[in-house]
Amino acid sequence: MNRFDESDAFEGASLSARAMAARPAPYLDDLNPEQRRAAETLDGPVLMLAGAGTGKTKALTTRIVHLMNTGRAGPGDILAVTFTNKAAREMKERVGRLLGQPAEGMPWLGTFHSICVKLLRRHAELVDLKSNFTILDADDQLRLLKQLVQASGIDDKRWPARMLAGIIDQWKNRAWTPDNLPASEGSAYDGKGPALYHQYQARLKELNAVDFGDLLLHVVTIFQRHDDVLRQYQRWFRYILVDEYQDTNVAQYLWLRLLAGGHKNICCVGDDDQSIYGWRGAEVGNILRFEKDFPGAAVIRLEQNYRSTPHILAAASGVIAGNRDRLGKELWTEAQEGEKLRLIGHWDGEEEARWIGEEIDAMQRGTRGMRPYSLDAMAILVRASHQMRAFEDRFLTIGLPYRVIGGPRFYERLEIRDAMAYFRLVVSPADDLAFERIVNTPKRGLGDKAQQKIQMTARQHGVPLVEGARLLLDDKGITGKAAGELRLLIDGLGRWGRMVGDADISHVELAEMILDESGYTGMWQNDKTPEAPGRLENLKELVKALEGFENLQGFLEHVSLIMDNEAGEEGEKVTLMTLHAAKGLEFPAVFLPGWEDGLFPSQRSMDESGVRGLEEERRLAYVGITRAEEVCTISFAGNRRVYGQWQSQMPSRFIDELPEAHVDVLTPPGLYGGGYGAAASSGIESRAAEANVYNSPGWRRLQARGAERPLSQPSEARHSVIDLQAMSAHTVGERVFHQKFGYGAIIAIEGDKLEIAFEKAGTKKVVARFITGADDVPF
DNA sequence: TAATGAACATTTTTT
DNA sequence: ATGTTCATTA
Repeated sequence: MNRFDESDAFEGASLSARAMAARPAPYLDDLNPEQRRAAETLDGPVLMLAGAGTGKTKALTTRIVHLMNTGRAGPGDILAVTFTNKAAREMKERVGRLLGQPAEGMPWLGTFHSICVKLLRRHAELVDLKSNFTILDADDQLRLLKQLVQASGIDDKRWPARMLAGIIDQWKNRAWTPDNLPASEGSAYDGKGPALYHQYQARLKELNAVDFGDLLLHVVTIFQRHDDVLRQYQRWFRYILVDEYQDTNVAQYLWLRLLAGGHKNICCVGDDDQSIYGWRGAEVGNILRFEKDFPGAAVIRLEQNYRSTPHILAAASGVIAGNRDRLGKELWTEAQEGEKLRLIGHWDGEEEARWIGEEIDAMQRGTRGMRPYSLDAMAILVRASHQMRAFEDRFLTIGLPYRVIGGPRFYERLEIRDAMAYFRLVVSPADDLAFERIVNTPKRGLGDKAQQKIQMTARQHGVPLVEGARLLLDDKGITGKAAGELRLLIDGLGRWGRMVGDADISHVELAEMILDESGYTGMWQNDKTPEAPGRLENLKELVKALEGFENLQGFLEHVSLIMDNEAGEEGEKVTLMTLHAAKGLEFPAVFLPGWEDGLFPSQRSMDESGVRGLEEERRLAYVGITRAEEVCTISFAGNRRVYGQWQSQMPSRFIDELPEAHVDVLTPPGLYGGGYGAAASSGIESRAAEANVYNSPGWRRLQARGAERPLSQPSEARHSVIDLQAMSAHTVGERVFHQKFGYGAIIAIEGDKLEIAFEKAGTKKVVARFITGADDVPF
């Protein structure tokens, strides 16, 4: 084995020398020495430890180009794996740019999952599947598990199916099939976990379906059981590259180790300090262990940072230094000093939101002694998504445009999934899960009882549910209004199904027809809740997305894996998202609110995972700080309403860990000691603000600018033109519609602010331009 | 069967 | 506080 490795490496080296002499490689000149080494060390295992903002994608893409340019590999011989479609897209694009032509021919550059789908479709029969298997998402998965749980007579109160789904996911992350589940797991889910796992997998096989975890797991199983297949791919993928290695789980690790087992030409890129998906099965251990797994690996550290100022980097380093078990990295930069981190405490969460809103407005206008920042240049990164509400409420009232990243993805939304279920059922009438989803959506009077009858009939005859329903109708098993509706649905499905291949009608028109004739569109048109117009809008978008595909089948095939719909929102907006969603992004100015013990670091994380959990939270803090290019503002609130209860909490322990020399302590304007005093009484003086705030640089700066009114009126100046129109556009008593709060009636008008009694959301003051007349709701 | 209210839980979520 | 899910009613 050793000998093989050596000779292999030797041969590679000589090849490299030859090839490089033959072809110039000007693209290498753009790299710093470490990046260059990472791009040039082509043979054997390489671990690229790339800190935040150190140009890892540049190194990685250059490496790919260099592999091709030296003649070591063609585009089809390189396996390059990412976690997200976005990352894959970006890599493809950048390789293309380096090559000076579109990188069309890299069929094996993609996400773990998309690559596994390709492999699994080729070898499906080796795990008892047909190659046209369907991919279930979390929703289908849960419904399936619910059925099994119910059938097994478990008290699903105490043992919710959602929990079983979580357990099974973790098992799959660890590459444990039902047959090689360790004995230690026997007690999971009231001791029924292993048996249910068995049943679940069996049921999936019956349905010719897989879940996300299976995509990896089945391929690993195939590789383990069929040496010939494995060896074929080992030869095929001559060079392997892995992005975000710190986020790989055990199954992905095994998958990689199997594929790299022969030549060991594997280059893993990652940053142990940015491992924040442990709770999803990611194993930091994979990256920490790399040198043991691949003896003789070249370890290359990318430490020169091109993103942030020295203050920001120093603060980030100070925080992350609290973690043990690091591979160790120290970021440095040639950038100008810039601003220190800004730290500010507030009385409560609402004040924090108010202050940040005002600060964003001030920074936008450049009245903070810094350059002006556009709204697009600023982001608020929160630990938990529920923190976003305070900001949304505040921004809506002051009229600050914002965009939320994350939340339910387009294809996960209720109406989209319903519509998709209709399409699925039309294309494949045997899709029972889809049938169950839409039999009674819109309401057709087919409740539990009727559905059970359908189930029974179908099972007795051993046919899919649609067929069962038809038989039941013929036998008069269902009567009255429900029967008529069901007949209508079944006939419709048949009719639409026959039109699938029809040349006279495009698949887009067909989709529209399905949604209309099934009554699905009508259901939302008659719905008066505030969400309904948005849902109709989404359905329109779905139909539009169809245009990009040849036919319905093709669309359905692709959608299951492409869950990222970056709704390209136009217009300047502040970005609001979770810290997790922010990984890989950067902004000139970043706000990090909610740094309080219990919230961040999250209590739950610490309770459940102890020191390991705390360290992951600390890495999250590190990720947050390193998102900032120029200005990073951290804040905390002394009091916060948590699930409706007021709670006081201490500033985050991570605040203590910020090196003082790189932090300015600001004081909330207008409240002098007020906001701070409250925090002080809960322990702040012994903590971060060791320095008396009145002596702090931030305070002095504030005084020096005494003339400036810190509490600005954000919206008026900017929107005055619009406001004039707005003022004349509304009258007291008018019924209006608001994107977030729904329908309501105007109680009072004060300038551009309208006081509105909303039907669902209570009375709020809202800026006029966020209001439309109740009658011209979109759609 | 659909509508109502009580009980409940409530981090992060690349595919 | 709020949204969801379940069980009970009409």
